[in-house]
Amino acid sequence: MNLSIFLKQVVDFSSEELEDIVSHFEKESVQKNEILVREGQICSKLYFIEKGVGRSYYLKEDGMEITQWFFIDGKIMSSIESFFQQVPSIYYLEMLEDSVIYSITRERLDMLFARYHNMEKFGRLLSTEMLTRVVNKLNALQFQTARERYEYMLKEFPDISTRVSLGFIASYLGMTQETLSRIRRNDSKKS
Amino acid sequence: MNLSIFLKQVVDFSSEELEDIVSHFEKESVQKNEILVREGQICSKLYFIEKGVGRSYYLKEDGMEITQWFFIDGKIMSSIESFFQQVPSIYYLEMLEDSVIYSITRERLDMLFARYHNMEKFGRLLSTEMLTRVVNKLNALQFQTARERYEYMLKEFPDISTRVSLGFIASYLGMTQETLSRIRRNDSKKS
DNA sequence: TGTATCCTTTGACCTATGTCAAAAAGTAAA
DNA sequence: TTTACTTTTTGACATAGGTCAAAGGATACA
Repeated sequence: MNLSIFLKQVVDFSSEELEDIVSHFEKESVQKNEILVREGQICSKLYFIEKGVGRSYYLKEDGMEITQWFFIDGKIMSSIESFFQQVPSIYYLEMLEDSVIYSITRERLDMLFARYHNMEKFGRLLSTEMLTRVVNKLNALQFQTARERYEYMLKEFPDISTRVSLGFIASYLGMTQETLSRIRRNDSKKS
Repeated sequence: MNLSIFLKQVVDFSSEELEDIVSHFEKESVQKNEILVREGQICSKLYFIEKGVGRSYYLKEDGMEITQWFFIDGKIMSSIESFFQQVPSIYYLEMLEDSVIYSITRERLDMLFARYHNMEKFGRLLSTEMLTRVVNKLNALQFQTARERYEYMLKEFPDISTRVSLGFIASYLGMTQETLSRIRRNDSKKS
């Protein structure tokens, strides 16, 4: 999905607003496995994914990677807390496919927030939407079995399971890859 | 904490803005165990808690109550998704102490969002803050032991453990009350 | 001051899921 | 097509935390 269509879909920007806003984004092509932000860095940009998939993850003390979120095309990607509170990121941001993304810096975004009331609204709507998505995941993790959590993820990210490796999905769901593998085996038996 | 101090702390409103905004809230006194919103209702108000504590919870199919979030004095309380997307709430909102709260309807809030750019900013900042808090909980639930989850909660809600019953905290943390009780026993042995 | 109600703790036992290790399958590169 | 590497599956076993049941403690109220 195209950036201005995405923007327009959230808030009814005027053509002039839209043009100005889009002009502050920069197009970037990034390759599979490229890392946009590392742990400890302050995430200075917000990304819109035109094409591709990314994830955020962090490292446990034992070095294990825990996937925190998947970001798919047509959505915003960032290390949210780091970007908005300007604190060091606890996450890595990594692209999992060759991707086309649009980035905007915090300074430019703040400028747009100040310039356009509509842009502020866009920011508000975006974060409430993200909030409800995160809360959905929270519900899945709080009191559901491994299989129910997997079902939640199929709803939230319908096509992700064919695009990224099983280990990433397993850690996203708070389970081991062995467990996820066994869940899938049982599913395929039934069908 | 007082409502206008709270507002001013988040965004630098002018005195006139502040006065107008505060005038659209209504003060309510509610008793312990009173339910503000039930499952299936559309949550029509956003609340500011001046004094007291509340929680949101939902019912599992077997009737078990799962606490989703605690709301303490000096913070905003609502059934977020229901309020912002105007969909039926999957949560109950309940006060756990005799409380003093200020409420504002969705219509009035929308009007204030439209009237004041600063108010829109307030909404945005509030939801990004909430977002980071929810993400913190998510991290705790995703790959931590019961004891680590309990430690997370002591940080997030330092005094809640003395104010609400153990069963509520246990379900908030995605564990049974027996497990939480045993964790506390071990803690007290050590000290 | 007794009685009912609710909340917390404890014990015995069970199960879902984790851990570890190895085999199998898939993918890429030479 | 062979070799090397990565990802997924499988099996055997271990364990954190769940379940169920009962006993204690608190709290309220009549």
